[in-house]
Amino acid sequence: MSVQSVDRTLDILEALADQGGEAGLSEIAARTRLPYGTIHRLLQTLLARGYVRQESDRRYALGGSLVRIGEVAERLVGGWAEPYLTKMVELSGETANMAVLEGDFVVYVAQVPSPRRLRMFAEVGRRVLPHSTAVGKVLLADRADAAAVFGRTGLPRRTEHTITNVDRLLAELVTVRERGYAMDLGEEELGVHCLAVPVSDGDRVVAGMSVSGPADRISALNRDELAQGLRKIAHDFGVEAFGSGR
Amino acid sequence: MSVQSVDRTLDILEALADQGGEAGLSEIAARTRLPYGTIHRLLQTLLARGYVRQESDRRYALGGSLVRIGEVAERLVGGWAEPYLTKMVELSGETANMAVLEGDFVVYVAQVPSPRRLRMFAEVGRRVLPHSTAVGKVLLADRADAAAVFGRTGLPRRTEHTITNVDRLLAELVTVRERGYAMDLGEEELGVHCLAVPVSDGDRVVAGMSVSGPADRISALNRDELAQGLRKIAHDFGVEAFGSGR
DNA sequence: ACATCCTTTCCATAATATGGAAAAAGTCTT
DNA sequence: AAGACTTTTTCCATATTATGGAAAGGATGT
Repeated sequence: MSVQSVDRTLDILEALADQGGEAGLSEIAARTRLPYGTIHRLLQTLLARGYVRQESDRRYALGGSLVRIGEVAERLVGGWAEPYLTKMVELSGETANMAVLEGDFVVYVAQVPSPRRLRMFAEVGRRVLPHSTAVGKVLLADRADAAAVFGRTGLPRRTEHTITNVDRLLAELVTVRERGYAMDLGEEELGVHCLAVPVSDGDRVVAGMSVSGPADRISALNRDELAQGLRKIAHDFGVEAFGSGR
Repeated sequence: MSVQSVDRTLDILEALADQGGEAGLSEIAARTRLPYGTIHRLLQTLLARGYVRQESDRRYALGGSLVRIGEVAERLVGGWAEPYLTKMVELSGETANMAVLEGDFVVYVAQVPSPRRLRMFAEVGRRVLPHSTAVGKVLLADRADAAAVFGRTGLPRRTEHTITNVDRLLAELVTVRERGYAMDLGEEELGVHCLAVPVSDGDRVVAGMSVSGPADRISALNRDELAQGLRKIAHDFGVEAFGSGR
């Protein structure tokens, strides 16, 4: 049996995170169904320690104390991903990556390179726009505000294959959602293909995992079969890293 | 008055973060002075929601659910930094940046550019090694494991001014700690000087803020006076973003 | 100045979190 | 394989806290 007030506090933090990090007390109440007095008291505890802060308009926001703990956690998660990425390399023969969204950008947070001499390399920490990458599509396919993200980032042409029409791209995201994986067919870099699958925490997509390599080698693989194997691995990782959800 | 079990849960999360993200129950007990039964119950609550996970050797680790909340919080903090960075630009006339450590790397997370036509620019998201940057020195000056970090990253020469001798660099960090600011005198890029100050959450240095520009313009400024002004701004920001500590 | 909506405070009490002891599990040594 | 030791997990009586509805306070709009 869990500790009720801790559960409730996590509910409040997640309610804030779900609303972009900031919300009023009554908005939190609407999402968590908790009484105002209870929310207020729990928020005061978080406030005292910097986990939450209060804006001048009395709205609450996630606070800086979460950043440090989040960063420590992220380093650990990156480490846990490696055995799973290794399995993806074994399955496909190609370099495997994990990426997350940071703001409007895709950031690579873990990688296991292919043993082949000709291999893809994406520097861990590298940031790219989501529209022309397979992991970007996987991440945005789960987001209601994908159109807004594309509005902010634009859809700059990286290669002749880059999808630069927003309607076509949004339609592509529908396809990604339906079939459970995304492709990058030379959209980010000529001659490079990439297949990505989502990592879920049970509620939402929190990361993407992908394999990438030369176009002809990726094309030679059975795409749906590969996707299915990658999805299984990604699911197992999601359970380990993020719990089975609630 | 705060909610005791929430305070205790935060104590536990911070104890884990302080130990690199992983610890046994008795290690957490040593740090938090809480009874084993209490810690266990609170950990089970966090476990159920993915905020903590248990390794196969029964040790506990920070879990993936913290990553998402930490990322939302980081975006907000970056936004709050901008008014303070703006003040730094007004004070110095030069571009102001904020950076954090992610693993062994310095990452720029916020920037306000100088209005001057000749100005420094560091892409938000860019990662650099800490040894040759002012913010890197400020961040590592607070770290007991700075020597280990340098051991892992190496001290690659970026310019003829780069400090590549580890003893000299560690001595430099002592100086940084003593005087409260760090300098980059063309160590990362020829002709560019940089002055950085720490941002503290009350306990430890969580970020660095800096101003940088052409060497002659930075040299023409009164260094100690500038540092004092920047430290005040950074302190004010630390209070806003991270609370006054506990 | 008033109405409305949102936030904060208060406090009686229902309900929970507590924590010491015992049980269980894992590791190390012989 | 068995015993010693250390760490973790479970249990449950009860002390103590967290609760939440009502009232008070604050901000906004007219």
